Amino acid sequence: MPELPEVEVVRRGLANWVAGRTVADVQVLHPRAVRRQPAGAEDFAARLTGTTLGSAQRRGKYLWVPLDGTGAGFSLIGHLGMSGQLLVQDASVPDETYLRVRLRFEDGGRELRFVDQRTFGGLAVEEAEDGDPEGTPVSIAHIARDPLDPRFDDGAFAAALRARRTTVKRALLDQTLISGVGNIYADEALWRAKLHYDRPTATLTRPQAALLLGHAREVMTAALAVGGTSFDSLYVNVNGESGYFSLDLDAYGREHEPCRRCGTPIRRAAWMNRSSYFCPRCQRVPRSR
DNA sequence: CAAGGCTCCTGATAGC
DNA sequence: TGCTATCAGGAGCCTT
Repeated sequence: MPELPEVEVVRRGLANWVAGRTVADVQVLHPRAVRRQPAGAEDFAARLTGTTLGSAQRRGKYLWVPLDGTGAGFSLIGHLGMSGQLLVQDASVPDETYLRVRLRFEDGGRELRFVDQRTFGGLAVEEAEDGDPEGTPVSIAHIARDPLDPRFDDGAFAAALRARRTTVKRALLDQTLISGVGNIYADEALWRAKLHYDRPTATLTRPQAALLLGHAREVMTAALAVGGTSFDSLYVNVNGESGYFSLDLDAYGREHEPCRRCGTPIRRAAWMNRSSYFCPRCQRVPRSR
């Protein structure tokens, strides 16, 4: 699933391949892909057609591309959900089975295609938050900065984490506290920090909170370095998962395999209608709530 | 207001 | 063979 590193690879791809190009034509092939557009698919297409795309921005798992020529402050905003891909494709390439939106450009070059099997992702054209110099679209104003953002405040995060009355993995997945972290990198960061996913945040010491943040930042930075190599010419990313398969995961998806620290088999636990992978020896269950 | 749970969606896979 | 159940899970929305 695309988390911060995968989305950053896509952002770079957009910046390289579509920035500066003018939209000639927009096709919405599945209405759900633009469900965040209040006035619907036709309005989405109309707002995009004739605009020139700027350089893609990212916050957490959200992307946005500033639009010139529609008046100030509008952007094409996107989220990949679980299975979304943004592909830069030659027009001669047959339509993908789950092609949802197609953008053609006035230069007649490669198309931008939004492909999404499970339709949790989506696109919209949206105005910027009033007076925001970064042009952040209104619907993501509530999303926290991510740990790769130079303006992320480590101290404020540690304090906010410890002030929460919840458990640590829930907090890591809360995009209003820290953005960009999904199920995979949450499990990886917790493994590195030797913390159990159900550890109450209020019991973390300040150094533990700082270490956890450091591990989250490190694992996503390492994944980005790997994902970046798999991205070259035709596609914004190669396969929509952009190389996260090649990252050496220590916990996620490794049920029954030995912990790389202590050899104890990694365990998978049902957790919030999904899974948590952890080492039962390195990441001890908290004694009480 | 914070926290937690439900739901959207489709395909792969397991089990009977 | 063909059906049903389960799992994958981000985030908006609703309830408590």
